[in-house]
Amino acid sequence: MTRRSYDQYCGLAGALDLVGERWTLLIVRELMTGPKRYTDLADALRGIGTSLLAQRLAKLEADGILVRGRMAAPAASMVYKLTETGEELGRALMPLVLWGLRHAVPEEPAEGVQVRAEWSLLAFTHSADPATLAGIEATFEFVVDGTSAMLRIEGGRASVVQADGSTEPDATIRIKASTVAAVGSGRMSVIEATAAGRVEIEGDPEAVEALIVAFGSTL
Amino acid sequence: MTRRSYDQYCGLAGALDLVGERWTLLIVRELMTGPKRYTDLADALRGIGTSLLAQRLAKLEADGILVRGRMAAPAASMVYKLTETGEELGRALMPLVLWGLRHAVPEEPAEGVQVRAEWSLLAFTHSADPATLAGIEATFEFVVDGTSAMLRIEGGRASVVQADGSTEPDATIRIKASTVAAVGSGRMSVIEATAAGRVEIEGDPEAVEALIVAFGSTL
DNA sequence: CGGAATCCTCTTCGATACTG
DNA sequence: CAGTATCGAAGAGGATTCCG
Repeated sequence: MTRRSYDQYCGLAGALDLVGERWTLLIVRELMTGPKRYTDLADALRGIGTSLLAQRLAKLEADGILVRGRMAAPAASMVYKLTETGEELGRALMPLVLWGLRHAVPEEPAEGVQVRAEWSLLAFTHSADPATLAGIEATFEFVVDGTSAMLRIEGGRASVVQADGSTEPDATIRIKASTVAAVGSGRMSVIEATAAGRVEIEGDPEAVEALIVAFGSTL
Repeated sequence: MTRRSYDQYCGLAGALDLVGERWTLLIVRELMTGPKRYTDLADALRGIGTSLLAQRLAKLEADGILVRGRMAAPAASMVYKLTETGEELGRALMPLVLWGLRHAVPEEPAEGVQVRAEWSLLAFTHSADPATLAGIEATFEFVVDGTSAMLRIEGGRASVVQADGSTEPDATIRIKASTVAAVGSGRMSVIEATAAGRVEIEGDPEAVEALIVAFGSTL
């Protein structure tokens, strides 16, 4: 294991020495939406190859970016979860996510490209003003191209969580990945998307109204 | 050229498809401090290999992140410079730079590790409050472990520029790379570093005072 | 079934040498 | 100065196998 390094005394070079290798930042992205098992990761990161995933996880653990833990009682299996350092890295990646959305992601997902609601929603966790979010406490289920994820707003912060059957959302929103991308990248406002009938809403109208206000004001 | 892609409809994955390969973000970092020639880049990016550098530059140009241009009259040579998209990418990288400084860069540069004043100063361009910077218009030369770069403050923004002989700084500051890193990462305040005699200052005391206030208040 | 190690092939990287 | 050509070494991807 000849740890390849840029050998530069620089924050960016140091960061890339730790997390610049192929797949590594995508593993971090997966864990930004909550702890995951090995197979959850392998499933989301199509093409990674089981061996490389194990290697990356071991290195991330050694570098203090994630920890390995055991799940609660019944499903006594291993989970990977970000440390505080890892969470901080996740927050530092958000501007890059938005840049990618504006400049690297096509309007429509190409044939054969993987789509996940979790990834689409990532753009929203840092693009609303905390002051506007304060006061809202609600959970929204987004169904994006057949996949589903929850956007949880609480304590002035929005976060993406995995859609497990256990939590009941206040509202369910059906929307195409391309519409989420258009809104997240600033090409279209929430208001415009709604007006254009590109958003299908079901559930508590009051919660939805708050959501639109929160994100409509910044997007 | 079998463009390897993650094939995921996600801002981060898209960004990494464009700029996630080895050396690519470091090339962007180099250009964040102004246009550079091929040999300037090859010199700063020790170990890259001339062939790979050429390949990366061609791809970055094709993707609209940089443009190739010709320098002014006498030195009729080629320069590479960021497009607006590239500049935006540079700004999106700043949180990652700071994360790296806090979690990936050792207190002291290890033996054989490259040190450049430009890299050290990068941490400061986004860590002062614009309101505090407003009103300052000055140029500071930092001499860091034998290398030199300018921090230019103007219009409420701080930026790193290359130290060419042509501009005369208002003050010159001699400081070790490890001290810059300690301050940039928040482990030490500007005030502490100055009090500890780790900063050697020469030049206009008024400008230096303003600098310390601007960065002392946030760090 | 979750969590890997092994093996093999292919791609990418790094270094040196060479050219307009 | 600004690259191209080449080649051995390292890394990635896919399939298969193994273990608890």
